[in-house]
Amino acid sequence: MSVTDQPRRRDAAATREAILRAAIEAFTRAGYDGAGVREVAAAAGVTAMLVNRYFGSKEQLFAEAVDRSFAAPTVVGADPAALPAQLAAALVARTDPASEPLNPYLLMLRSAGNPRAAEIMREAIGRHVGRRLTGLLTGPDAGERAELVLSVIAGVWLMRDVLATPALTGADPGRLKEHLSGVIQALSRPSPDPA
Amino acid sequence: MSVTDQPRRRDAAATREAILRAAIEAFTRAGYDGAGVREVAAAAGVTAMLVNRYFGSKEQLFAEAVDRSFAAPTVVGADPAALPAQLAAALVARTDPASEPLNPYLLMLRSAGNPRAAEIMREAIGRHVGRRLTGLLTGPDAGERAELVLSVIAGVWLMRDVLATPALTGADPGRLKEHLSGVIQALSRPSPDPA
DNA sequence: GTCTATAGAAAGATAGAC
DNA sequence: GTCTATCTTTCTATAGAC
Repeated sequence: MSVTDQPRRRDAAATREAILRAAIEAFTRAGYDGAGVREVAAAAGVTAMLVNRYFGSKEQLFAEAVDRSFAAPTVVGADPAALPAQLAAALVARTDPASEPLNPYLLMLRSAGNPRAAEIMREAIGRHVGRRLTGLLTGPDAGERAELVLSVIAGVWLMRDVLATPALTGADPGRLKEHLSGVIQALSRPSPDPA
Repeated sequence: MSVTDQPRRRDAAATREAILRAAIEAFTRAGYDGAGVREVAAAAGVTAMLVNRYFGSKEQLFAEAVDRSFAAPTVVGADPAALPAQLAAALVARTDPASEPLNPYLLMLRSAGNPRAAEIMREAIGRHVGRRLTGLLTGPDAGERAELVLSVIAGVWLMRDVLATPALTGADPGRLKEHLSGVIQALSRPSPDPA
């Protein structure tokens, strides 16, 4: 049997990568508490022992999975001027229950119940998506408006995809996009109109 | 020993009520997966067996806890005209990490990772807060705008209280209220301005 | 009406062989 | 580099005594 006979047999880096991918999938689908180390191991084609060998513990595995998942942009583009319309459209498309099930917001919402997972995710938000979005906004309170935009994204993802409430899953996508575009626009301005 | 010697000894209704109160507290603090039947029982001063005797299973106990928790209004008032400012003020006050830790949104956010819990909560939202808020809004798409408002509430609660991100916990409450008031206002109108 | 005791399953983590 | 086997804990749920 050659070394290329089986995928990544006796290849530490490839095995580690396979475990990490399986972990992202499992944590996104079932959350921190709902995903087991055995389950991740089986999906990666290894035993549970190897997971702890490479990552130390379930908690550290989760931390790496979160960091990887949060590193790439999801619904926020690069153009500040087009932000409201573009973000609203992407949000409506990706929160459809039939959409791609692998994204950082599902991972976040399904793991938020665990206190340790919440800490890990708070730090990852500050390092990745929070920083990215803050850079797109202008004004003195850009940081807090950026996190309010994140709140809206997470909230819509919760109601429309995780809880799947009828009024949002059945809503017309175009009208939904209009409403959300208005919301994001209200948060793009540095100072709101004081009533 | 008289029958009033100890609180609710041999009083089925009072014992049941004590268990339900303890369950709401535990599920709100730790979520569906994080709260154990033993823990609930101990807080109510009974054994774990009684919990299942009165409620059948952990899942049914959770269903009753959710229904009770979602039944009363939290941040949405009775006056439609004052909705944006009043809701924004209440939301900022109650999502402060030092605020009262017993509310339906924390219960919801910390339990959303469990699929069965998500179903139970979806139904409770339709029965209680979704119906209440829909009644306050006018226009043909009131139902979907009501759930968008709920999305904003839940999202802010997640970021500011559950995850406790620095930019939101450290933000000036007055300015936060202004921003959120603008967001709610954008969702109060039946049809948004098309770009 | 409430208890003790326990069944039965599943979790995270580790020891030690090859 | 990866395995089998197991330790220890924790969970929900139930049987049966008083």
